[in-house]
Amino acid sequence: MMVSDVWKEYESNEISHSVAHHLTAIHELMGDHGYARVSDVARALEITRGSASLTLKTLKARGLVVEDHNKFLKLSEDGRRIVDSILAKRAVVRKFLNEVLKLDEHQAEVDACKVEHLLSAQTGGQLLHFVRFLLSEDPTARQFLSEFWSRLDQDEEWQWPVQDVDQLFNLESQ
Amino acid sequence: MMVSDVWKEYESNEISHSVAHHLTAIHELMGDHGYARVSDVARALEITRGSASLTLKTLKARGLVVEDHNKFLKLSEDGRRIVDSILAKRAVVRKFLNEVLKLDEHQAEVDACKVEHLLSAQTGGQLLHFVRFLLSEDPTARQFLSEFWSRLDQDEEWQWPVQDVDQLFNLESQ
DNA sequence: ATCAGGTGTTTTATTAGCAAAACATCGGTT
DNA sequence: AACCGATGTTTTGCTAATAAAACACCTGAT
Repeated sequence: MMVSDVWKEYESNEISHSVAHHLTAIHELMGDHGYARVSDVARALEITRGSASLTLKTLKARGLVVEDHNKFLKLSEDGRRIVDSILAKRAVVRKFLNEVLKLDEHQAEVDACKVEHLLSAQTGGQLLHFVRFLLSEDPTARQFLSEFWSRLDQDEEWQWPVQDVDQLFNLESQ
Repeated sequence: MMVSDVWKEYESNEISHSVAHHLTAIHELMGDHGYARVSDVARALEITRGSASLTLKTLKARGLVVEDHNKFLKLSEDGRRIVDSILAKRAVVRKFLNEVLKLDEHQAEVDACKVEHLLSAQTGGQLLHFVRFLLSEDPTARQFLSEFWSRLDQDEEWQWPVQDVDQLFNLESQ
């Protein structure tokens, strides 16, 4: 597959990183304090009120955010659905990175936050299946994980990045 | 951990999606045709020569791309290192999504392309360890995968996104 | 009633990344 | 020599996302 066929899909994503966090900020503010105003979102994201005002205006125009008679914001049905899917993907990725790959919590949080809005629904769903089985009580999963982790402890000398991509997976002998 | 502490790291990433693909385009053109000019990069990425010229000017200024006496481009040492790490991460993610999670090749390619430049070196390295063991001849890994795949075939009725993130992983009973 | 502080908006400017169009240059053909 | 096509650059303009600053509004304290 040619890269040129694919790489522009990045910008075609309907939800940018910034939009994802404006929406999730509203969601969390509603849960924490019962309401969300422009200033609250700006404080949560550590941007100026002016910037938040402009971005939120576009989100109202896109029908993802609705405004009270008193300038109180909340998510629309569509906005809520988007936030749900983003938070679910973030949770799955974070859990996988932290509890399976054993990356520290901060790194797991940062990387999950970066990719959460980019993963397709299909990818998120499959990853959820995978992580749930992997971390379940199933003896096969248990045995696999403990075997994987024991090997992790052994080879700490690995060099990343590598020079030859083609041979990344040709080292079955570990 | 507060989201506000983390989300701005997205923009602080030194390599944007666009830059990543300008660099990898040069790398692939060198391999395929032995040289890479501004127009070649523009054609490969399907953008105008003018756009490519401007972006590549910044990459020369950043020392990632060097220019021949005859306007021929190549990667610097730093540029090459960046491309290596990006291609390695892309390969690992693609293989995981396609060969483990069984997503179709196009979806795997698209999602890998979206996140390749965002993953930390640590995350990429751990994922490589994981995928290599998972797809190795090790009987524990084989058994785990076949068990996972057999379960995948069963529940095709899964609904994504979910409404309650907290209960994503509380369904150990599948 | 005035004033301070918090709130929301608008305007101006910046950066990254693109397109479009104009311009200059170089090389080979006729 | 003139032309044509490909190449590279620059200028202008666009959108998204930010900051900064000015402005308007509202509310509560004095």
